[in-house]
Parts: sequence; C-alpha cells; structure tokens
Amino acid sequence: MYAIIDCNSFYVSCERSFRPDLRNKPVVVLSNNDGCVVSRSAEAKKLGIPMAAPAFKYKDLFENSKVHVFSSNYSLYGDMSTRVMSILDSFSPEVEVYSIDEAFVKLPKQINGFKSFGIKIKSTIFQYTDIPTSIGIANTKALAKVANHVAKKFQDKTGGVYVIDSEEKRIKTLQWTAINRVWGIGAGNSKRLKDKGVKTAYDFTMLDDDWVQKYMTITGLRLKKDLCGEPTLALDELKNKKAIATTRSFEYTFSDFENLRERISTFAYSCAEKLRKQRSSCIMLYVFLRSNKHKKGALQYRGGKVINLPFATDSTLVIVKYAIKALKDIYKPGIAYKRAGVVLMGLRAADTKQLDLFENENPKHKPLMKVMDKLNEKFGGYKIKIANQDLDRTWKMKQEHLSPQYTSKFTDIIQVNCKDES
DNA sequence: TCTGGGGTCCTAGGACCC
DNA sequence: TCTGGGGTCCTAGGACCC
Repeated sequence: MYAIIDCNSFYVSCERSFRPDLRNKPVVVLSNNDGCVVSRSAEAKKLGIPMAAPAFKYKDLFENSKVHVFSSNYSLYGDMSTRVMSILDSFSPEVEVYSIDEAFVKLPKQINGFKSFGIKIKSTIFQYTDIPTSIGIANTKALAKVANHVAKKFQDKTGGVYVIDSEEKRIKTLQWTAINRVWGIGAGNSKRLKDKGVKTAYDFTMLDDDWVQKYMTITGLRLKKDLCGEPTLALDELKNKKAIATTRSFEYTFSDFENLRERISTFAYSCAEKLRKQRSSCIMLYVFLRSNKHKKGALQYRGGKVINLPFATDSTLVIVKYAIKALKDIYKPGIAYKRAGVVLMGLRAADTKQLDLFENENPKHKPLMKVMDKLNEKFGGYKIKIANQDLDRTWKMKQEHLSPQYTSKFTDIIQVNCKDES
C-alpha cells in the first residue's frame, strides 16, 4: 500500500507555524518578485482569491479584507519540508519526496489498520511542525492521489485520512472524481477526454487501452492501469536531480547585453553551486531569453540554445564561460527582455567523470571550487563571486513582505518573552 | 507599472552509422 | 527499370506536475 502525504496550503502553513496569531485568518504567499499568489489559506480561498492571481490586481481586496500577505521565504519552506520528510523517514524506509510539500510512502507490511497508521503520521507531523496534512492511502500511487483528494475535500468526515481498500470504494471514489482533477490529466487531455464523453476518473478507466495509448501515449496508459488498481507507477527514491535550473523574471525589462551577461553569469553561478551540492557534474547547458509575454504590442522574442560542453564539469568558471557563449548566440539587440535562465542538463555523478582525450578541466578548478563553497557557506551569501557578476548586486527581487528565517538564521530565531522576569 | 520557478517524461523528426 | 533494414543520438517541443 502507498500513502501520499500532502501538506495543506504548505507555504501558508509554514508562515503560520511561527505566527499562531494568523490561525483562522486569510493568509497568502506570493511568488518571487511578489508577482502572483502561490499559496492560500482556506480563509483566503473563501474570499475568492484564485491560485496564481496577479498580486497587483488583488491589492484592494488584500487591504479591504485584511489578508496577511507574505513574500516567498524559500529558506524557511525548504527547512520545514526537510523536517516533515525526516518524520516520514521514521515511519517507513521507503519514501519518495515528490515535491516540496508532498511525499509518497510505501507502508510497511506488518502494520494493522491503514487508517490508524495514517492518522498517526498526520498527528506526529502536526505535533512536531504545526503543519496540517491530508493523507490518501491505496494500493497504487494514482489511487492514493485520488484518495488524498477525498481526504482534503471531506476533512471533517475523514479526519484528513482516506483509504481505498476495497473494489467498491475504488469505483465509488473514481466515479466521484472529475476527470480534470486526476493526477496526470492536464488541460489538453481533459478537453480531449470530455469531447469523448469521459466525465469522471471512472469513465477514463473504462476506455479502450489502444485508444488511450494512441492519444495519450504510454504515460496515459500507465495512469489508466494504476487507476484500475494494477500497480504500474513505481516508487522512485532517487534523490539526485536530472536537471538543475535557475531562472528569473526581472523587475524591469532591459535590452543591453551587459546587463544580461551579468545575470546569466549569476544564474550559471547559482546552478553550479546547486550542482556541486548534489555531487554531480553536467555535460550540457541551456540558456534562454524571453521578452514580456504579457505586454501586448511589444516585439516578442524567445531565444534558447543548448551547448554541449567539451567535458563533464562542476566548475563555476567553465559553466559561466559557456553560458555566456550561449547567450552571445541568442542575444538580439532591440528586444525588451523580461525573463532569462540557465539550465544544466546531462547530469552525472561528479566522481565518475569520463576524461576527454584532448581537452579536460583545469585541475586547479576543483580545489578552487571547494574553497569558494566553503567561504560562501561560512560567511553567508555570495562573498566570493566571479568578476563578470555585479559585485555590488544592485538588482534584487521584490520582497516587500518577507518573514524572518526562523529556522535557518541565528539572528532571526524566535524570541520567547517570559512574563515573570524574576 | 506590476503576471513565478523548478522539475519530469515522452515523441517526432533529422542526421548519422553500418 | 530496379534502390534495405536496423539501429543510435540529438534536438525541439509538448504535456504534465507542484
């Protein structure tokens, strides 16, 4: 049996964990640059704030309804996520961290009572972190996801834990589930299925295998089998990422090459650091530029380029050098650029590097990177940069509502005021 | 004025190999 | 006049997830 543990309104719950005064009040968390809403408390949902709502369009509503607004605080959410996941590790040796706020857990065979086991997990997480969760349990991952949806929708009835453990329950739950709410069915497939008369997840499981394979590829067929109760999607405990990206929208648009070069350098620098953190090296990198797609009438441009590196590397110096090379190829003057990014691909373990016959990394880079990472870790932030980055870092993200880094910075640690000073 | 960021998996088609 | 068959690798792009 699989359980999927999903944290409710995760970012909002993290903020509330250190601000109990915000319980039962409308709270939202915004994306980077305070762009749009990415997490909402139940109270905020009730006010009619949709997911991904642009913040500037809801400013009045926020003020009038006393919505508490936060900028995203990823060091806090990342740390809280690690805590939740380590609690799950104590319940089962097989845990797949699916996203920052979700994990699949293969339940140990010798437990008695799936429901009570789920409730135990839920209450432990809540006791240790103050994060509310919903849990779905079933014999396949896709069905566990469906069960999770039920647990979330009928919080009161289910106690936040729902188990599909019989054929009757499986069919009943699938008949209740609208097709567009099924994990793996996005807008495109949803429309095609609706045109074919498929309204619920159950209708989908009744379709012909060949049809599903033809129009929804092997991915769709696997999903169908999983929903039929035939385990097809396996637990994936692999930790290392297969791609690492740093991408940003800019606060303003700009057109000059110098500015872009500086940012691409910084993105590449950040990617290389993440790469070394998971002890990988990369063999390809991708750089892209975008104009502002929301601006009507503006000259639109999307440019991107993949570069194959001459050797696998985790050196910031090499990665930045080739990222700028790619940038030169795609840069077009006269475009108002709004977004850019660097993605590292072709990742492999850093210690199984295949040497090239003719061209290899300068052996001095490895010790240099080690020292650089150490200094940056010790002194915080980016104390060591490379020269084509902006040394003053004049640009920054818009974060007007940032909460403290309660769990990862000593100066931000919570204070406890004792009434009795004696 | 202001609209996020970071991932995974699959397929088609072209270039190339013997 | 007639012109095979079986592969690999790479790239671009789509669809989906949270």
